[in-house]
Amino acid sequence: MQNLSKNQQIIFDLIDKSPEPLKAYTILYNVQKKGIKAPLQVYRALDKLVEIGKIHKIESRNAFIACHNSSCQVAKATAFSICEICEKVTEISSDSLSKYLANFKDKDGMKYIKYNLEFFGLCKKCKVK
Amino acid sequence: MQNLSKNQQIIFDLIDKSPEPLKAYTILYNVQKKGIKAPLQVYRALDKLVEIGKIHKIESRNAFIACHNSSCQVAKATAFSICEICEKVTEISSDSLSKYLANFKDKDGMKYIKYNLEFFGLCKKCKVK
DNA sequence: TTACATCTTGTTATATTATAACAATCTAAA
DNA sequence: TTTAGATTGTTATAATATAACAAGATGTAA
Ligand SMILES: [Zn+2]
Ligand SMILES: [Zn+2]
Ligand SMILES: [Zn+2]
Ligand SMILES: [Zn+2]
Repeated sequence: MQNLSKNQQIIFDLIDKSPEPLKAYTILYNVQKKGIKAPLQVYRALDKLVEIGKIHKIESRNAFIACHNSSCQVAKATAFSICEICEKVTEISSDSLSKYLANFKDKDGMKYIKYNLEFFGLCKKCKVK
Repeated sequence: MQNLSKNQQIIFDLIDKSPEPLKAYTILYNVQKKGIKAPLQVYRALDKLVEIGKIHKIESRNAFIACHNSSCQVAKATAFSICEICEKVTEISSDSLSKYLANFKDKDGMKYIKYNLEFFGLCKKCKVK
């Protein structure tokens, strides 16, 4: 597990301490005081962080969240729940789910080690309102 | 099941006969001869078609594919396989999978009737190469 | 230590994807 | 026939992401 470069570390720290997924240009705005001035600098760091599994992209939201499966061996097999009201996103770590999906075979018998699953619904808070 | 409007029909027909997911601006380019000239006309039709379940958005690709689960009751519960080489996308219709996901409960016991799952791997053709 | 490859950064410009705002027109039901 | 809702047309702009090129940093292996 290599160390992060300067920009990667700055951007990871920001995402990691955020309670919600961050969008690329929100990140850019928040790191400009640290010398990161251009979109590409942000996207390059994001690409790398996704690649090594430190963060995940929430595809349906174009936003990025730190991995909280501390030992997310399977950076490429991700599952999230997304609240459609408050937009709270939670990474799901369920052995049962990940085993089921890792073993899933399609009609042709194909298996897929990589997947992304996004569940949508209402979080506890929004449900009671 | 209401009928489609003119623009919706034009755009659905294009997507439906396409062997691959289409992007919004590809669609725009292909329907300009039919009088649809602006991005917003395309996006409005796409929004509606997604809403009524005639097409699905492949979130990781920003592309749209016609629903081929002819009786896709659950327009909001979708699963696809995506080839990482040739980008072939196939909608998965598996009772087992949809039941499993529809019944999945997270740590808080929450169930989610809506989800999107994207599997990544190599299709048969690309695998043998 | 040097030479080499690789990764990382900086910078400007541009491409791609998507929505805002406003006005007109069509459609179907009361 | 009126009226509410859906659909269309149009221009402008916002939001997301990459291309292309140059320079600097880093780590290996001779
Ligand atoms: Zn993770
Ligand atoms: Zn919520
Ligand atoms: Zn479908
Ligand atoms: Zn393929």
